Amino acid sequence: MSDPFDLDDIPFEAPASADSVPSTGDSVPSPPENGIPSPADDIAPSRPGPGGIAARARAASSPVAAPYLEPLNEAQREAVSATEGSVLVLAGAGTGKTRVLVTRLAHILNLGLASPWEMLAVTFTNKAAREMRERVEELVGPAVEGVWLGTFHSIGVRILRRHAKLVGLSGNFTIIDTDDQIRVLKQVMAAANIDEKRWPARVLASIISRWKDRGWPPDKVPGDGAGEFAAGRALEMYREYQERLRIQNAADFGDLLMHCLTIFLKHKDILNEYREQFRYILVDEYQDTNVSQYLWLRLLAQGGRNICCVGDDDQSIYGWRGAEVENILKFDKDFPGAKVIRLERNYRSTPQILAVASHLIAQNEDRLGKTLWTEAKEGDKVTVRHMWDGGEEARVIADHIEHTQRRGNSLNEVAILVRAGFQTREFEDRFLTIGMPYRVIGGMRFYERREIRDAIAYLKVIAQPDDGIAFERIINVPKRGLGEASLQTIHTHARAQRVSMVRAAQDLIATDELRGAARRSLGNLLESFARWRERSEQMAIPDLLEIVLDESGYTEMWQRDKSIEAPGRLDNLRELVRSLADYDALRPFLDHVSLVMDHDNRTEGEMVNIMTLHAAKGLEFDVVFLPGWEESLFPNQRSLDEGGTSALEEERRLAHVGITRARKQVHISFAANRRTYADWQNNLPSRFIDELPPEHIEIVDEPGAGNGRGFSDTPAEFEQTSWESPGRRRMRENRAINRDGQIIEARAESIDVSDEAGTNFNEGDRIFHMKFGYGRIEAIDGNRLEIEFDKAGSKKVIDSFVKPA
DNA sequence: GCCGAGGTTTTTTTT
DNA sequence: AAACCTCGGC
Repeated sequence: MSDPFDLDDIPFEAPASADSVPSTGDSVPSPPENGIPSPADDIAPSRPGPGGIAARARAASSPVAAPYLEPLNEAQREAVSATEGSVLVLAGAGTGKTRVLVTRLAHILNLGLASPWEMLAVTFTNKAAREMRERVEELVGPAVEGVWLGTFHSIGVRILRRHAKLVGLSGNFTIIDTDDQIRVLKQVMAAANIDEKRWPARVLASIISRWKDRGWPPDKVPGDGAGEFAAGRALEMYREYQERLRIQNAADFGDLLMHCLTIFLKHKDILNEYREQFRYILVDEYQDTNVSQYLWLRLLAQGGRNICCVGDDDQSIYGWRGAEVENILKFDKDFPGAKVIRLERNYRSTPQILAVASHLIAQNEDRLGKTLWTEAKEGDKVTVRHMWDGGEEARVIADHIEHTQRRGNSLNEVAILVRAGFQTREFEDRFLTIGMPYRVIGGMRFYERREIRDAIAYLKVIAQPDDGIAFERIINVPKRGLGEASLQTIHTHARAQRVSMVRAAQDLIATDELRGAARRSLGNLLESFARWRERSEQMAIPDLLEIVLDESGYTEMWQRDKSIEAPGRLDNLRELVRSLADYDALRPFLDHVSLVMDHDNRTEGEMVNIMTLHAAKGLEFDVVFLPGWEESLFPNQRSLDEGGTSALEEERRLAHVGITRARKQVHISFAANRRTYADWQNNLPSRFIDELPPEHIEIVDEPGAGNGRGFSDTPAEFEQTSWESPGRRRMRENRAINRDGQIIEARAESIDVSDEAGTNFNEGDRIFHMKFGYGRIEAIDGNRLEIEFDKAGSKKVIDSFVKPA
């Protein structure tokens, strides 16, 4: 979007710290013992590691060219300075990986080796992209705007929008998420008469996603890849699914990369354009790349580009999503002459924490092997606690956090990292009861709420008329008398004619296929969309959404709703309108929603952080709690069932990621009893606990020793705690009691149906129609037929509903 | 086409 | 236990 306007270098300011830290070695004012920030810390990780002083002293005695190189250690500096060729940086947890990436990027710009837009920096998650952007900006200022910096997917979109036509899409294609993906697959499967009970659409969705992760379009899926699913019809479904997406001008996550690959491979000139543009490529979290991303990178980097990949095989935790650790293991084969640099000095954690993490991860067979070390002084042992049940676990941890807080520590520096999302419940309940502020990171996301998705669906149809997926979502929301039957009719036509839903709807309102009321209502809706679309070009987006929500009756629907959550939903809608103010066009906003998912709910203030282990990657905290270390939960049984040994290793890496998030303290716990669905289940401690080095851990509660904190473990006590939390959400499903179906009078005839589609029928033909029976064609207008039915009289119908008699 | 009753599923991790 | 889905009666 913010493409360079001309070929001049966008001027950028020298790093802020460069002004204030003269490279002549002007002595740093009083060593920053315990975190008095020195100017150089602006570019250092949030904590000056204990080694910072030494590093600074060394730099002071032997001045180097660029001041931002000073705080780096030997290996880091090498990784930054080796700008040419292929470089793989194996960076263990807490070794300053992001700092290296960021500094390297700034360094290349600073030396004038490349202009901002000639640099491609890809990350895996949005969080990483955001952090990298912020930190690069600190160093190079606004020049960061020019850099192609983002997730694989967002960069993919940017490229794909330019060349969409080459894969049968138009430049404003819609991006669909997993939910929509499953919805489309359900339709495709239903049309093919596949029993959805026996072959769930979500399974097919993941099969297809894995194919896409490997960069396989339907015609490249290996012959034997069809597999068991639906008696070997998975590939057929894949093909049909892709076709439905194309017709609706939509792409799913996998397509964003796969289509790029297709374009690159088929159009060498385009590939060359990008190859020439991206003179320097940086890749974060390389261990998480899948084959498709790997190919994408390799295509771009071939022919002497300079590529630097940073990663840690011990932190590969996305195998279930198609990531191939292989990519990092075979890097030097793919990029001959690659330089491999190891970062092993850890600046984050205490020796105890590192020892525990290293000892655990050493049990994995498949790893390159790294030895993390630190100069940090001794800290606390890692604690391991045995709890009676999940409730006690939450109570004990909450108490512990209160103590920590009273000793003057920030709640923001405390994190609870869980294996699976549902585990946050117990902590939320407890924190609500005792009034402890907390934030759940990556939980129920703003854009996943029903009302938000509905509102966005309206916007999507406005922005992209062929988006039948969005159209279907809101065609009868609020209720306008367009139920299952009408929808089915539209579907049938859309499928038969291979046109989008909206197009099918347009065709149909000129006929008698739909009943009077439905037909009027549909006409009205389409007319509204045309009107909104027109207005969308002239007005600010927040205003547009407000008008849409108002005129569609959507706001009113929730105003009339008497359920407890209705007011909250209205609030959310207002919030959505407000957040639209940051965008000047619909498309960038919709892309943001599809790709970035997380809304600006980075709530400020003192709060405990709760999140999954996956969400915690790349973050660090003083104190980390790791609850739920029980067999079947962690390592997760489902994982094990699916992936066997390699899955177990991935679980172990997850544990390793969890432990290495901590700077000062790690508290591991497991509960003997945990409730699943309805009843209780008792679990054994996780095997990972046995894999911890005994000399560095402290077992706080001996199994069976009771909990020693004034609680008795009589059942009555636990019953009490369950009704003790009045703040628990009581989600009652109050269906809207919307009597009148919101049908507004409209003249369906006023909609212009211009179609060029001809028909195979001739005037006078005898035909059969499912609903109206036999009849004779009286007149033909494009694909619309006027038929005199034997029983039903004269009707206008569409040819796809008619068979020769 | 709407609504309630009754049955089924839910808990892996995310772009 | 609660949310979600399906089916049958209105």
